Amino acid sequence: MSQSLSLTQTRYTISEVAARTGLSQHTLRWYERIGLMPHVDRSHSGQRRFTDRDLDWLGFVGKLRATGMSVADMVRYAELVREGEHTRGERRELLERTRREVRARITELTDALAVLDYKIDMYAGTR
Amino acid sequence: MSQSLSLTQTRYTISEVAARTGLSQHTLRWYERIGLMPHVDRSHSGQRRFTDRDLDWLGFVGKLRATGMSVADMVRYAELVREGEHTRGERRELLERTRREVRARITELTDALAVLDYKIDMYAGTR
DNA sequence: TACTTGCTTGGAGTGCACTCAAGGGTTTTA
DNA sequence: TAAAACCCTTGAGTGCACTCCAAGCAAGTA
Repeated sequence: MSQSLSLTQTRYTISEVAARTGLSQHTLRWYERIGLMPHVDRSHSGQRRFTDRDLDWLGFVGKLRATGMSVADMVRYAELVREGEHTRGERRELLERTRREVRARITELTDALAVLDYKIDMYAGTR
Repeated sequence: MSQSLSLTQTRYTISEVAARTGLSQHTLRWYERIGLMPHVDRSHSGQRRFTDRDLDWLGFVGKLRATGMSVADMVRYAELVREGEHTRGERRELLERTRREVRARITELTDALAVLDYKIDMYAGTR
């Protein structure tokens, strides 16, 4: 079950990661600073070298962000992951709460969309 | 087609409007200051007296806010309404742009919801 | 080697949408 | 009528999520 060691493990600079994720370099450094990223590996001269694992994590964080979850909650989730397996229950709760909020938000947006449709119809035929 | 004059027109104080709309008194005053509300009628001593018309407008603004429209765009819409009938086209465009953004947001949230469902399933059975 | 580009840090600054404070006048209730 | 509750204005403060700055070190290219 142990991960195989790879001598050709790809490592990305911060600018590469910024380009891939759409996040700014500033935001990537900030994420690490506030604990939203595990500490990123460094080159001999101290520059960040991101792994594919980091990229996966950023992808998931991007999804959490897309849900509208606050940065504070995302940091909390990241802490729970670092703390290990015994936090699985709490992680699930956090995700379930977020899911409820997302569902409520979708309902709210759908309602607002109906009002928008109605109003736009009232403007129909206006040039 | 003229509106009939009513001697019993209901007028609401700011605290009544806050209670009805869920907005704070601060926010109501701020909305007026920035031009998101037409100027609200005043009592002889200068206190705000909101009408049912104001309440309707706040209801619509609430819907716009629920779409995630920025305050700046809502103010723009309010300006267009004040400018009269010749702005109907631009108002419709603003609403249509908002509609496109809402639809995109719903899609994004739905995608994120799928990821959340998947992750939560992975935590299933954890106590 | 000189130059350009990229990366580092800590801390300051930005934009948004409120939210509150201070100091004072007004209205309602006991 | 006096206390309590409510309302007014201007201007400052808050929380969030970035975003930028300064000063300096490192890496790649002509």
